Amino acid sequence: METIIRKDIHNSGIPAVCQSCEARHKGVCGALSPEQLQRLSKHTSKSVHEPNTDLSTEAATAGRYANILSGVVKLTKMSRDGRQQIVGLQFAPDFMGRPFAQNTDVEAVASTNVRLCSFPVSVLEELLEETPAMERRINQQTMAELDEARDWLFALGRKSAQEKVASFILLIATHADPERVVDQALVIELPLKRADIADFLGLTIETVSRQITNLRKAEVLEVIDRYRMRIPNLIVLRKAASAGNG
Amino acid sequence: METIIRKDIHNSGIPAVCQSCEARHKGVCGALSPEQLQRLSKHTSKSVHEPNTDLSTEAATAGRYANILSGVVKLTKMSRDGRQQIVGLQFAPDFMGRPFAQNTDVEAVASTNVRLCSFPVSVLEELLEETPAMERRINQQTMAELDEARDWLFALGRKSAQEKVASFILLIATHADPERVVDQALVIELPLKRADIADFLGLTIETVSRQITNLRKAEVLEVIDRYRMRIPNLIVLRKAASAGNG
DNA sequence: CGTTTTTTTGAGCAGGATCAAGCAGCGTGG
DNA sequence: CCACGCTGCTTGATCCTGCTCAAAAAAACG
Repeated sequence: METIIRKDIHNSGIPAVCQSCEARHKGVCGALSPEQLQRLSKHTSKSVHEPNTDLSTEAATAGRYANILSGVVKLTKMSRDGRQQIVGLQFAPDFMGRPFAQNTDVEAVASTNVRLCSFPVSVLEELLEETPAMERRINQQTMAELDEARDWLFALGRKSAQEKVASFILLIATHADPERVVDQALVIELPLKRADIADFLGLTIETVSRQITNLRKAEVLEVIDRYRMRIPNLIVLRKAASAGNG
Repeated sequence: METIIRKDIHNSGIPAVCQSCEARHKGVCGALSPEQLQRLSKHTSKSVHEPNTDLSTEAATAGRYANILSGVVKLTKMSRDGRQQIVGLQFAPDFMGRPFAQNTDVEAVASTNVRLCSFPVSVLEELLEETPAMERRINQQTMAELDEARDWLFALGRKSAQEKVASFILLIATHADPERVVDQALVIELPLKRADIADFLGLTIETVSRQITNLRKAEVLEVIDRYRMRIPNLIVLRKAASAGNG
């Protein structure tokens, strides 16, 4: 296996920085040829961002797009009077940016530690012009985000507080990489603190806390510490999340 | 003016069916050359659909995509136990379909009378392959839908019942063509009945009805008949819809 | 007209919000 | 080392918005 990887490095001409990058497999870079990857990688830079760093205005002023290498990014909307709603979450290897379109009014904020691989807008748009497949990948991500947004519209409009919380935990259990599987049980790490979960689900902190307690008492999950929990049985969790997503 | 239009018909070779079509101006067909429009128009067929007709499975079995020529289409999600949520509305000249991607699990249902201009999947995808600008238009529509979905996530998660109803009426007032402007007042026609508005806003029929009554008493609007209302002052309505959308 | 569907209005209830207190983790400084 | 403050989480008591149940009024339709 190792020899194969070494061979890749030499034969295919894939840049070292891209070698083990998830974005090259499942992300937008997967549409690029080795030569194009080389070209792009000349302008990429990796960066790490602490929780609660604003990534959107940072990227906008620098004129850069980015791939998420690791961590979770929350997309938030806030009104004048302080009400806040998280309208989406992004995971690796999602692409952040809107080529050929004006930006939206959501703010992208690091929720956990976030590692990014960023590159200038101009370089990416040039690659997009010559590589329709890459643009198509971005579109597919946009459509996936739209589908997810609509799933949450159902959740926010029609689910009870308990179902909402269970749905969120299910989302993390299925989206974020399965941290560990012990005895067929799943141990997950929540990328959001209670206040953020509340903002995501259209609830208050207190209600989120109470519902987690209820799910614990119903033995749907076990609380390890405030960010980690153990899911003994995904099917039971899925049932608690019930309507809509399955 | 009329002579110019006549000239268009003869000189530019735009098919007669496309002449006055909104989709050719603001919709996806705007990216096509006269020759391509000719090619596409050989396979298009127009159709009219009554309210509550399922458009999605119809289109899927026929293997066709479509442009909305007029009317309003509601995108709905329903759970096993009967709970329903409208996750989006589409107006002319929106494009309906997902080229190069698997379909989503939302149902597209005619809300009013809907006129469509449809064409085979294969013909459109062929045109898309040779016309990146057309694919880009579809993507821009998808991004616009995503932005709208996120606006509604905020509304569903963080707005009061009254704000939700006001926001919905504002959406119709700004999206659907201004039916008539009388004394700076706007007369609008709701494309949804009360039950659908409730399903759109995550409320019950009764609450929607009560909030419309409240808005009437607060002189934000006047009810003409159950589908039509008069908005004396858009700014007042916008204030009632308050947070989020501005 | 009578029948059905849709909308409005009323009365009572409850799920989740609000207000308030207590607790646990954690870094800081005495 | 512990007191202290700070932040985040949980739990309890009470309140209120929007839901449920019920009925009447108003349109739509044959």
